[in-house]
Amino acid sequence: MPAELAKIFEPKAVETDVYSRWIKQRAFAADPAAAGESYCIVIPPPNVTAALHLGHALNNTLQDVLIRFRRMQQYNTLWMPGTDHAGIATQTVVEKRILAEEGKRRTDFAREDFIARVQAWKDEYEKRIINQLELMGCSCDWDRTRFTMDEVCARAVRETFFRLFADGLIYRGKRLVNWDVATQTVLADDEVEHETVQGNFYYLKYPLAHEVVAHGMRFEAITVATTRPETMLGDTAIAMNPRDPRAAALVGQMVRLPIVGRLIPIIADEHVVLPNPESEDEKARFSTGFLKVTPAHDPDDYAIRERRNAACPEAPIDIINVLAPDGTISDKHGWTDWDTVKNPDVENIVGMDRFEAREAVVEFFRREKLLEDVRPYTHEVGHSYRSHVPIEPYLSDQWYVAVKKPISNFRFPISNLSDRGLAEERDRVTYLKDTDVPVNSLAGLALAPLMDGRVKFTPDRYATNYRTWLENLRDWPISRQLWWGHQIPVWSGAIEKFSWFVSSQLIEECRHASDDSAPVIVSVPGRSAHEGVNAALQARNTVEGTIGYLTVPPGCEHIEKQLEEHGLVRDADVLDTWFSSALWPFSTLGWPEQTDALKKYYPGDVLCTAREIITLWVSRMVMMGQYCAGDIPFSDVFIHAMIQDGEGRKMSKSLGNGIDPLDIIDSHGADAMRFTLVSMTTQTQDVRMPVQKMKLPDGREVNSSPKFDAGRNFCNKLWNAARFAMMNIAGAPAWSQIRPGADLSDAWILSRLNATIAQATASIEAFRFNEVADTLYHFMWDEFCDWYLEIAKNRINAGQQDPKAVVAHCLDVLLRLMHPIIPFITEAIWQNLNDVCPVRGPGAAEAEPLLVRAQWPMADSAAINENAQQNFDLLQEIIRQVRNVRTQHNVPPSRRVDVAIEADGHVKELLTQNADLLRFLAQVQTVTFRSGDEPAPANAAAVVAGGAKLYVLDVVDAAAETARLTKQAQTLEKGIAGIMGKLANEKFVANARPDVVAKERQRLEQLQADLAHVQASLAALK
RNA sequence: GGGCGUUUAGCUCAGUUGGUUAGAGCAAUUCGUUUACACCGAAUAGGUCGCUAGUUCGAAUCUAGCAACGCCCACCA
Repeated sequence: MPAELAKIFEPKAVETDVYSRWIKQRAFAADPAAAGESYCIVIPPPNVTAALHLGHALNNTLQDVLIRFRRMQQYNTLWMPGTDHAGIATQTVVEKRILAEEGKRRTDFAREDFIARVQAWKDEYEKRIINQLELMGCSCDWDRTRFTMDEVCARAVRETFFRLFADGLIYRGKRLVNWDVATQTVLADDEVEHETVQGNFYYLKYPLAHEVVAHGMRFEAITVATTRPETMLGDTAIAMNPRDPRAAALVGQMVRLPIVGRLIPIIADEHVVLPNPESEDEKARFSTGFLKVTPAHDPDDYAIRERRNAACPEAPIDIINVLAPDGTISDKHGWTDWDTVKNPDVENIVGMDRFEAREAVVEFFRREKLLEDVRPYTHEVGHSYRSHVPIEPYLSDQWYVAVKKPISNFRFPISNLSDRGLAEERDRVTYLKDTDVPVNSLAGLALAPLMDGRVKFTPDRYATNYRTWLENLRDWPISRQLWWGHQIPVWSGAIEKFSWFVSSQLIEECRHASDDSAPVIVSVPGRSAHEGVNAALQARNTVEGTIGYLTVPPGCEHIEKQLEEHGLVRDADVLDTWFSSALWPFSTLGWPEQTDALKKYYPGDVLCTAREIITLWVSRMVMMGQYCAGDIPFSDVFIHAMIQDGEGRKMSKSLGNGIDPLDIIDSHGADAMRFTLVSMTTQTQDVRMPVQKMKLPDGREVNSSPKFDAGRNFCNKLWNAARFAMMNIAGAPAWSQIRPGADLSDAWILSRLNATIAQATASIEAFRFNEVADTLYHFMWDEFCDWYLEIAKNRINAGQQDPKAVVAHCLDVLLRLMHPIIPFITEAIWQNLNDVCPVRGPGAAEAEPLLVRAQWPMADSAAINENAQQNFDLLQEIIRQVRNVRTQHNVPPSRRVDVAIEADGHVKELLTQNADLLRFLAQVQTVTFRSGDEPAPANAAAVVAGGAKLYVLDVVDAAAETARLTKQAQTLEKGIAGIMGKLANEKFVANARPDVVAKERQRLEQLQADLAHVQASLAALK
């Protein structure tokens, strides 16, 4: 690197070089055996679906700021990197690409072949992502890079699945699920997006099987209201509220379902909304009082059926599924009475898409004069977050994790929350206070650390999201009908096929492998709990052909092979992506092995992420961290803003308003990008970044934002300040040879420097990132460059040596303070500074060879000098006013002016000692002092501040001077009037804090004195 | 429907427990290439802090109501 820096900072010239220097020196490598308290951050693993966007740049910059800060504070740091396989998202992307490029569908491939294709995509994108992170300057320990589907993580997934199964927390459930007909997979509740849709309420008449005459009323038909007419094909009952006056006559009657001709009963259910056209409740206004019950296609109806069948088992309501997984009407997926109801009208509809069928059904009712009305209706409809098609409630077999089931014999101690009033016992179960969440359930394990304060959110309002979600949590469906993911380790088959296994040695082997007394698990549907070997033996006595399920611990591949040889079949589905993501904080460290890394770095410290995955991911990490590793995965959760474009829209590919971090690194440099992002990180939930087109040198037109110019300008300013400093500080005296408090400007800048250290440190610790950036920006630019360096320049030219040492020290500290935000440029400058001035500041030793490992500065409270700051403030005010006079009077910058000063006591002394500052900074030739008794000099402009009066001599523009002074007088009068008003108010004087009143009085005095000076000068002008 | 957030200069945003004349960056105006930096320097201009009411000696800040915009959550009759 050249001894003298280039005139303009060229990021490209230093970034690669600096980064490879860090890698060579293994600056990011975590050593569990090394000294130092641990500090660990795990990266939110980016999805391998695509390259990183600006949100990732923000997210990872903040993590890097934190980890670099703590590394400099000499913590034993680990930033764990890696990527996420992102099941649905990645599979969808790859499927789309293969379809577009080769015209092939997933089902045209064998499973292994398709997975290989996705794997190839993953390999490519993982490489790109890691390369992007490196270009951003991220200081991850790359040797530890993990992938949610690699061997180490897969082992943790298998172990966790086994434990959950063994603890009876995984079960097979027939449930109505959120079915995405496009991707043909089930979605968790939180993967469903609700969108407002303009739809219709259709009023359909169903004829009664027999006319009813009762209580003076005559009924031939009833009318139901529905937004999804096509589901009527699966209606198996009509429900009405028992309080409905018509109920007495109609409940128990039968209805003949149009089109299908099925006879279905009218039943009573209290949840049916009574019709009321006047009601505030929209449902009551639209209701007819009769609710069609379609248990296979509506969760409400499913619940009605369960209630009814529990209460009335002798006459159960059927459940009939009329949809195929692809969303077409089908008689092949659980249309149980097809043979008895089939007729040309129904057969005509079978095979239609659900929306086509909707029209066909409505048309049938219209033709048969059974369509009573169609009313427009705006309502919320669930859509797939992935395919964006409306979700279909669909009856399906899925694996679930029971989240509120108490875990008996939980393997880790559970902290006693009752003593602290955070838990209470009801019916022999301990629940978290004011919830139905048992302390020893998975949800309880996640919620307790928030309640007892072990996990803290910043900003804290996000804790509410986390809490409400867990309090209302329902069981977690974990199976996904995909190929890309962790295949579910469950083998199933008719129960009699298990007998050889139960009596074989393999069971013992499994027990051994599980490192636990928990045996192989066999569970049988119909039993809520899974049971062990004994249950399996019992289960042999159950009906032949009953399906049993079995899982084995990790590391028993030979057993898995034998299971398959004996005709047991492995579940084709894979686990929900979040299942492996939930284990990320410890699976990456080698859990369940008790590795050195796990022992040293778990629990970690901070999780830094966006608010959208607080529930999906953050809560599950806490849950599984507690369940698997026996402790919380991190103590702080920092939630940063989401970046939007200038109009407040999300940045997205489809809108074309996204900004590619690599383009910004190309055009502005990684440091500039980082600085801008950090300075935008306030505590709000969104930040806007106006997007503008930008032309790159290679001719490409890309999105950028003027916001990044601020970061680039800042880096350039720092670069030049450092360049200038290093031209001047060679041969700086040792700190012990100077008197850093003797000169006002030295005392002032050192005071400001130490205040800045304290402020920056406190701000990072509190995650107030924008405050860190603002503090450093202000100190570096407005104080160090604009004032101190200008002064030092002149003093050094005048032969003074002290400023050299002070400049070197300030630059040294500034580089340290800025390193976490702008690591490349600071490291590059550091290398030069070490050449020019290896020993600097109060320490006598040579500076650390690498800034990345240098010590974070400590504020020296003794250097903080209120007096120097006040005095310097006054000098700044006077200098600004002299400059203002020069501008107002059109004094050419090259012309030096003379000033005559009227001042007394302390101010006079201050101005006498620091007259040089006026000369250096306001282009003043001579400074003289005069008495107030002398007549005011002619052709002079007057400057009034802090009780002093300065005449700038021989600047002749009476009109300009009058205007200037009049304006100043007005400002002063306004201030005086304000204060006088306050002081005239007895209540203010009586009630306000005495120091506030005293301050006002003092200020009034000052303003009045200044006003008197100004008025005197004005009078003299006339 | 429930919850949360935002509203301050033309634009993007700060403003920590209520207390000087409400700040910054960008943009704007005027001047300037004096050997660190024109990705710069100096100076200037620009705001009844969304609206209304209240608490207080004092409100951008606290309370209530209203409005606009946005986000999250909620079983589509």
